[in-house]
Amino acid sequence: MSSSQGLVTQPANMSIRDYLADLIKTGKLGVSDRLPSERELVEKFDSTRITVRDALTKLESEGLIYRSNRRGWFVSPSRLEYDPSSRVNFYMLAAEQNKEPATRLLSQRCIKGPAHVRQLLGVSGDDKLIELLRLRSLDGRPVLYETIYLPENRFPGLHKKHLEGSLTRLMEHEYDVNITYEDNRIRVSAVYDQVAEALSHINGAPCLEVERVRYEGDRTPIEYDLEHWVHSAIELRAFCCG
Amino acid sequence: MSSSQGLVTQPANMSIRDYLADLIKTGKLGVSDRLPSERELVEKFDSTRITVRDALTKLESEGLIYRSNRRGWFVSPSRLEYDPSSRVNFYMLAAEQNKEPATRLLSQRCIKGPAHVRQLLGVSGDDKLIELLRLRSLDGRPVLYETIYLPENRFPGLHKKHLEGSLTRLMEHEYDVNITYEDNRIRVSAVYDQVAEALSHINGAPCLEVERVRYEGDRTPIEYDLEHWVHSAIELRAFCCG
DNA sequence: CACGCGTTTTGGTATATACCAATTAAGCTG
DNA sequence: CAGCTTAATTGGTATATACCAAAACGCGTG
Repeated sequence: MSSSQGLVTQPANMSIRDYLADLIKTGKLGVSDRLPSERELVEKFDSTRITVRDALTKLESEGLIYRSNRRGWFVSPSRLEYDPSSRVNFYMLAAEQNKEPATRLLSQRCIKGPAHVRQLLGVSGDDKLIELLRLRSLDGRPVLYETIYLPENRFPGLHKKHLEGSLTRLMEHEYDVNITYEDNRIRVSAVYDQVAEALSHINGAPCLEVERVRYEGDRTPIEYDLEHWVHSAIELRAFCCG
Repeated sequence: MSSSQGLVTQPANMSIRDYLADLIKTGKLGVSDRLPSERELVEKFDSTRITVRDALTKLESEGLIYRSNRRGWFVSPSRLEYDPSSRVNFYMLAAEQNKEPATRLLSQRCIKGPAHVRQLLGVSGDDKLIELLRLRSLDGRPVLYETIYLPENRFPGLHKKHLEGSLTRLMEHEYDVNITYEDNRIRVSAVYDQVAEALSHINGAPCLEVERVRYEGDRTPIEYDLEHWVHSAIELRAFCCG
């Protein structure tokens, strides 16, 4: 009658996963809805929190749900499509995809900075780096933690500017920067400490990490950028022409 | 004397994580080395397997270690740098980075295939799709599970060809294909079932997923490709010119 | 020395329970 | 009804234990 291939019984963690995945895919749980509490799921499946959390972690890895630290688990909204090579900034991007963007400047310092960044940007001696930490949100949900380094001597008086908008725009208009080249490294990583906290995640939660170096004019490195994305919030898109 | 900022005591899971991360970063554990067994770590830290596994999972998310199903945890080798827009194939890429590549054809079928792929490739009626499942390895470690769909009528007799080498090369030489355009979607996801098994991973392990559509000539879609990468094995690289 | 066969070890999964800290909800008060 | 306090709920972390199946290991045999 039926196919004889596998799946006779499956482990409890997978059953719970499948149940929740089904709720989400059929729309019984809508976008941004909160999932039943872990203890409720334990009752429902006559299981334990460890098994329930195992199922939830799998769904988190898939990007179907996300957690807000100590507040609960929520259904992930659709991913933001982001093409690093396009010159569309965060606000335009969000608007195009019907999401409400917001940016918060977490800190702004003028420091020596990490050695590898100094080297990359060709900053030496007593010259300093400007460090900007920014948190960007979509529809009230933090999705991106940005760490930005700029050579101070190229951007005098930057600290007086409005730093919660598009940096590219600011650089172009106020400092005559013309970005000619950009190098992006994209990898899966994890968030810890301040980054995890800002994104409402726990230590060790997976993320999508983008490391970027931008160049102006004749390949002069001018900006170092480290982005930590809530992985379920984003999909990178790269078009290539032969 | 010292700075008063934080970290007075930290949870056990983080201590274990930090201890192992340190072993790896200082080189006391070399590339591809096996970590101490979970039970040994339990002894060493007078802790429990759940806590130890929590630490290991965090390190896995970071990409510092990977697991081989039921065999243990291993230190991750350096990531393969991969630029989708370059025309460098898997073998050349691996060779350039001093890694030993291998490809295994897992299955090859001529089927109707998923609706969304049929639509993308413009296949209708009784026309069929060729489905190729391939597993690619670096230095004996499986790192990539490929699911490829091609329109059968564009590639007659493909099943007789050698399908464990570069598909691009084969398409160019044997079928006069000239790829002119390519659309890549990159996201963090998770692996299950056959994919997880082939990659020696457990159900729900995180991965880097690349969904690709390739076009020939005047934007005729000709190939659909779904890649599941062991996330610690890869770093995508995208160069952009203003 | 290759091969087959038990034995041991290991990770994968699971139950039961507990305490803490942060968040949230409820209730009280001015 | 705004603002504060308190109680209940929730997720984060942790201990202790157990069983199973796959993998690794050791040993004896042909």
